[in-house]
Amino acid sequence: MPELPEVETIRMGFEKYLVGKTIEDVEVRLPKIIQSGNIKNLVGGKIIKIRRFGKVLVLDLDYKLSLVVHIKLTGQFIYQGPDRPKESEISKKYVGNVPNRFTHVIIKLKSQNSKVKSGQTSFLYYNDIRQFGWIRVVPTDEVEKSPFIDKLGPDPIRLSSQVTLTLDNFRQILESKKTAIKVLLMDQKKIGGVGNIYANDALFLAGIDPRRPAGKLLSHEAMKLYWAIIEVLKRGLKYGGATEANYVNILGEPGGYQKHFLVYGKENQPCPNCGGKIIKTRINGRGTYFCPHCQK
DNA sequence: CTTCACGCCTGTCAGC
DNA sequence: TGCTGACAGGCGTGAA
Repeated sequence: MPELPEVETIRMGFEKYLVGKTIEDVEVRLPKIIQSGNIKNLVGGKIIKIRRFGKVLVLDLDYKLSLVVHIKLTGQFIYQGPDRPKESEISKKYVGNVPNRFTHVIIKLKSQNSKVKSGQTSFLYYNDIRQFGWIRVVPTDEVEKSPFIDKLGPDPIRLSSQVTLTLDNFRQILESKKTAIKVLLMDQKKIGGVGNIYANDALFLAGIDPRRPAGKLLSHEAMKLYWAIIEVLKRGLKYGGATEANYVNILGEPGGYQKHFLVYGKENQPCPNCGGKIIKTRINGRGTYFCPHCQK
C-alpha cells in the first residue's frame, strides 16, 4: 500500500517524465476527487518541481500554483506519452488500458523539453478504485500551511521533503507516551510517511513488540527503532515500493518489496530470524504482525 | 489530553 | 453458483 517508499517512487517518476511539460487540459470525471481549488487554473502552467511531504505529492507549476495529491489506498498515476520506454521493456501486470472505469482525472500535457519533440502530447491518468484519494489546487507559497501538510510530522527520509526526522526528534516523540509504539509510528502528525507495512517491518527489525507503550522504550531501543525505520523505508525504495493490491509506479509497473516483507502479511509463516510462527493481532483496528519470540 | 469506532469506497475471498 | 459478511488500510470526525 502506498506509504513513503511508494509515493517517493511515484515522485521520481514524475520528476523524470513530467518536469518541463505544460498542462494543456484537465478532464475531471469524478468531481469529488478535487477537494479544493479550481483545477482548470492549472491549464497553461508548466511543471517545474515535484515535492513530497510524507505520503503527499506536490507538483509545482511555474506560475505559483501547485497540485497537491494524496493517493490514500488505491490511487494510481499512469503516464502515457511518446517518451515512455517500449512496452516490451516494462511490466504491465497490474494495469490494463487507461482510461478505465476507475480513471477519475485526466491531465493532458504538452512536451516542451528536449527529450521529446516539441509539441507532442502525453497524458497523466489518475485512477482510484476506492475513491479515497484527493487532489487539491493550492498556491505554491501556501502548500506548507495547507490542510494536512500543515500538521504533518517530520519525514524519516531526506530526498525531497523539507523536514527530516532526527534521532533527538524521534526520542522526543516517544517520550512519556502511553500509546502503543506502532500506533505512534503510523501517526502522520508525529512522523510523516510511515504506514502499516513499514511500521510492522521496522518494529521487527528493531526487535520491539508493537504493543509496548512508546514512552517505555529504553534509550538504546529507541535508537535501534529509529535506524530500523530508515532501513525498511530504504529497502522499500530500493525495490520500487510494495504492491499489495494495486500500487504501481507511473509506468504501471508493480513494486517488489512485497517479496521481501519481514513480517507484514505473514501470519503463521516462519519468522525470518528464529523460524518461529509469526502471529497476527490487531492494534487500533489495524492488522499487526510480529514474532513473539524475537520482539520483546 | 487520548482512544476508539465509524464513514468513506470497492474488490476479494472465505464460508455457507 | 450466488449470496453474505469480513477485511483491506489512510485519515477525518465525533463521541467517550
